Amino acid sequence: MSKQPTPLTVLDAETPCCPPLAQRRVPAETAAVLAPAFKALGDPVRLQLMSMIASAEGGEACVCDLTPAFDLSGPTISHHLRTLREAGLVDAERRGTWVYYRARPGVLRQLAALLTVEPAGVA
Amino acid sequence: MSKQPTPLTVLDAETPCCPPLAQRRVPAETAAVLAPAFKALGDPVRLQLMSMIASAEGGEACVCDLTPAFDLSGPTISHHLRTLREAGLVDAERRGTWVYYRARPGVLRQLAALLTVEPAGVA
DNA sequence: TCTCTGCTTAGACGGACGTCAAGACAGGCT
DNA sequence: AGCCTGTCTTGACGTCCGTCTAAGCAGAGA
Repeated sequence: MSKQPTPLTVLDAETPCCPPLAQRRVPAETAAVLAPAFKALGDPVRLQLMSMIASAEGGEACVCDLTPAFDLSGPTISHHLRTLREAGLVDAERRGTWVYYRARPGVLRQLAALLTVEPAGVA
Repeated sequence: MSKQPTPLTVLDAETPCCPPLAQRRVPAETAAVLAPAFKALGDPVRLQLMSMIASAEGGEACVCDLTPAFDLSGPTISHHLRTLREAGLVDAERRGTWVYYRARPGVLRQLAALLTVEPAGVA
């Protein structure tokens, strides 16, 4: 959006995707990059926001639809959305009056791959 | 271990497994149950611990092997392990002198399923 | 241009988190 | 029994997080 500080090493959808957590020990640098994404999902409000955005038709959701779904002030929702944005989980775009948020499926896929566990007894 | 307070609604490996986050809006109660698990993974140290435990041969890892892998005090590692335990991600068992931690693959599978995104264009 | 609506930023406050040092407990060895 | 080793718990301290109110900015419409 307006500012793009993001000096932090953020998740990149291009990264060739992480080997499963249960297969190889996650190195410290990888953990440092991935942990913030899990942390961002570690709040009930943000988990619901992420789901509402990712499951929205057209792949995007308007803040004006997200905010009234919670008993929280507008700024608080905005803060959570910023957290998701800085974690690389969503993208924001202003179109006219409203701001739309869109999920970044590549990052979600990476996280899912990391947590994948082979169904018992696969070499 | 000795104490088993766990009054919190914790992840149960029996739960029939969550529909993908991007498919249906996660209800508030589900979010309240799952968010702590993601939060537990939202720390680089715990993410590495989880990986070391899950990828250990025999499916379990001794604290005596985990602690020296970090530049942190024993109590701090113990604290992180307790967090993982209370999030339902690992189980602990004392055998003789040492304590062994074991991953709970069912819970990991649930989290992975929640994050699963269909490969673009699946109804 | 003026104003109105929608969203974000700034500042503040209470509570939770990550870390450590010190003490307590459990089990094995002499 | 007594000590030693290994791990967990307790208490404390500084920092980060979630929330709010108030103020700022961006478009749209009159």
